[in-house]
Order: sequence, then structure tokens, then C-alpha cells
Amino acid sequence: MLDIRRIRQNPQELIEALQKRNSSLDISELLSLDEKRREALTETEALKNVRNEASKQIAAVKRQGGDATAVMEEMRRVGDNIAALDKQVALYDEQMNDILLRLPNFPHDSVPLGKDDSENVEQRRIGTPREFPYTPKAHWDIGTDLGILDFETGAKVSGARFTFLRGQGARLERSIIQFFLNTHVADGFDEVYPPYMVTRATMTGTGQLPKFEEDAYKVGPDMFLIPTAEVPVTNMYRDMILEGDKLPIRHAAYSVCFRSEAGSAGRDTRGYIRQHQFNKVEMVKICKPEQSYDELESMTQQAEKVLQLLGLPYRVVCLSTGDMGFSAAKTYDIEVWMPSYNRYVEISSCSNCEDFQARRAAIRYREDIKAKPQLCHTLNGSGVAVGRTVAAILENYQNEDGTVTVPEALRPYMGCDVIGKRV
RNA sequence: GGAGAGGUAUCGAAGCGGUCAUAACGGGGCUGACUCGAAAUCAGUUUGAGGGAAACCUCACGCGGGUUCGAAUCCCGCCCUCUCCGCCA
Repeated sequence: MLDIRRIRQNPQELIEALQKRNSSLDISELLSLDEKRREALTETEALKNVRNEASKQIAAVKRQGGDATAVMEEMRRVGDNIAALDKQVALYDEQMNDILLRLPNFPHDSVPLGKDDSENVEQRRIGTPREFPYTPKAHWDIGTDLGILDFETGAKVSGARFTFLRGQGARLERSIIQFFLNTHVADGFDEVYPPYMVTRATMTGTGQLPKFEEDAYKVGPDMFLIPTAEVPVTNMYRDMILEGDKLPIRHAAYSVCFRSEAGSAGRDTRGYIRQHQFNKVEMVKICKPEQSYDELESMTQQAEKVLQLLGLPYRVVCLSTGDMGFSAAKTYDIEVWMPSYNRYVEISSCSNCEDFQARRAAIRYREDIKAKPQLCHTLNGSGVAVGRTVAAILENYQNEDGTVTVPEALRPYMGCDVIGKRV
């Protein structure tokens, strides 16, 4: 959520920011609601002051056994006015909130201006894609031939975009999760294992609601399946005032993620890339404003680290204003090389949300015991998507005979060097 | 799911419908005095949000409604915690 005072002070800034994000939202209604709200608020507060004073008088008069019916009668009318004005204020509040909760974050100044993903800016490329002396197979063929990815049974049991992993495939998935978590924990991230179902307030706190309700799975009137561990982990700190010297907080969390993938019909329908249910290890940071851009860089590097340890070629891109997510002020995507696509594919997304989520979720900190509370900055980044890592390993480490070499870093977890070879 | 108890500031906890939102009392924190220093003791201080240029005003006692001139206090609904029972991995 954006700061209404900042918008009030400089509406032009918001108009420009919305243009950068390809949004043509009209904010004049928001501004007029804000004005009307403050007008009504001032009026009702003045009346409340009158009533409070009168109540004291009534109390005093009654204590001395006097008669206060005249004042009480008058206050009844004042009370009616207050009730009407309060109702009006609440209505304005609701309408304003409805608009404010749907406005995306301001892009940071360093974010490249662009209409969509074609104008994202590559930051660096690490690792060299392997040259295949033969035509490399796609991971869905490798996985199916090895009997470790079973799309057919997934579809039979749960429908499209669900997959069974079997045998060494299931173990590979589990090994990757362990490897990611262990790596992050060794680097100082505090591990948490969150609930997978959260309330509407939680989903609103991180920005999934109200705008993107169709993308989430709803399992009850006030329950949603998490689309990412970012949601429960960031909301751990909702409505809290943290101590400044405890920041930054750095969490690593494994969870299953659930996404309806509404609007993605037809995209990446083959393979293990776009599923309704997938595993992810997520990093979440809560920090002071002056720390957040350093933390974004180090978080991106932390995500890169696991890809380096796995020997997977990747590149880092900075998303342009037109491609960034709703809550982000700046986002780096990490894209892993996929031989069958002959291009890089997103495997991690690291974002600084600045105070956008913190304002919605009331996550604040105090510099010291005397200082005023101020909003934290929140960051989140995949460290990294597990299913896509499986796909990337199958493709990049495939052998001509159909087997897959296990990356060295995973061998202790897998207990073998090769997937598919009979032992 | 059933029965009972409870949710008040940083913590514990009191609170006849008006003088109880800085909200008794106690603890903690901070400031000062005493001390070479510390402990102990004593004194003072200590919430958040909104509106306003400011003075100042308004709101908040789990959440949401209602009654009333006036609600922490009375009524209704919901949420959460604890104890017991039932069920259960």
C-alpha cells in the first residue's frame, strides 16, 4: 500500500509511476475521496469534542442532584449528527482503501523503464551452457523415459499441471530442498516452516489480496492456500514493532506453493515448469530502509550461490518497470539455462518491496527505546524454485544414454552419482 | 465438537455506566539523586494511530455491531488463549 500523505503531497509522482507500470488508473477519485474524508473527519471530531465536554457537565450536574435533561436532549441531536458523519467517514475510508490496496508499488529510480519483459536488463551471466554433440532431450522426455516424472498419473489423479515424482525423482526433489535449506542456514538464515493455509488478512498484508484473488486457491470463507512462503513468513511480523538492533531479520523457509495459474492457460503446458503445486525454498528479510538495497543484492547473490554450487548456468536480469510484480520496488530475476528451450528460464525472483508490504501489514521498528516507530522494508526471494531446479538438472546434466549425472553437491543427499543407472 | 475460565499499556494485574487512556497497584525500561563504581534505596518518567501550520483535538481496553446524553463497564455476534471432556496423526 502506498502512503496517502505522499500521494496527497505529490499526486504527479503517482501518475508517473503508474504510467511506468503501464497502468492508466485515474487517481482523481482517490484525491477527492481523501479531501471529503478529512472534511467529514474534522467536523465529526469537533462535534465529539462538544459531546465530551457536555458529558462531563452532565456528570457534574447529576452528582450535585441537578437536572441535565436540556443538555442531554441537545446531545441526543449531536449524537445523531456524529453517527451520520462517522458513517460517512467509514464509507470514504472503505472506498479509499479499496483504491489504495489495488495500487502497485512505486518503482525504484534504478529500475529500467520498459513496457514488458523484453526490456529487462541483463546484469550478468554466470557459467557457460554446455555444448551437446547430440540433440539434448527436454526434461519431460528425460524424466518420463527414466520413470521418475509421471505426468500422466498426475493428470489422472489431480488434473492438468500436477505431477507425480517417483523413485529417484522424488528423492531428487527432496535432496534439493535439503541442500537449499542447509546452504542458507549455514549462511545465517533462520529456518522456519510455515503454515500452508492463511487468512484473508495475511494474504492482504503481503499484497496478494484484494487484487489477485483469482490466482489463489481458496479453501474456506477466510482461508487461502499460500502461493509462496513469503506470505506466512512476512506476516509473522504483522502488527509488530521490532527493535532496531534485531534487524535485519533473515529467514529461509521451505514450503509447498499453490497457484491456480489463472491466465496462464497454454503457457508451458508441457513439463515440470508451471505446476499448480510446487516446492520452493524462500528467503524473507525484514530490515531498516537504509539496509534494504544492500540486502537485495546479497539476497540475490545467496540465490545465485545454490545455482553455482549445482553448476547450473544462469543469468541475472533486472526487471523493467513494465514487468515488475505488484508489491515490488525493484526485482532481480535469476534465469537458469534450459537446453531444450534454448534460452534462460526464470528460477528465482528477488524483490525489495520497501515499505509497501510493511505499511499494509503494520511491520515497524524502533531505532531505540525513545524513537518513534517507523516502517520496515521487506524483501523476498526464491532460493530457489525446487521443481524448476529438477528440470534444469535433468536437462543440463543429461547423458546421451538417457541417464542423468547427479551434480556433485547433491551426491551426499542422493546417495548416488547417476540417475537411471541400474546399480 | 461439548463445558468452564479468560483476552486491559512493555509485562503481571485492578477497574460501582460519568472524575479510568497514560488507565489504580506491582514489575521492567529510561532519567536523576545517593555511591569511587555497582547493588539496594529514593524521586521523576514511560502507548499507538489519525486530523491540524500550530495550539490542540479525536480515536483505540481481542474484533465487529447494538443500547445510552455518555460504554473497558450493559446486550448480541465472531476470533483467539487456557483447563476439562470427546475425537485424532
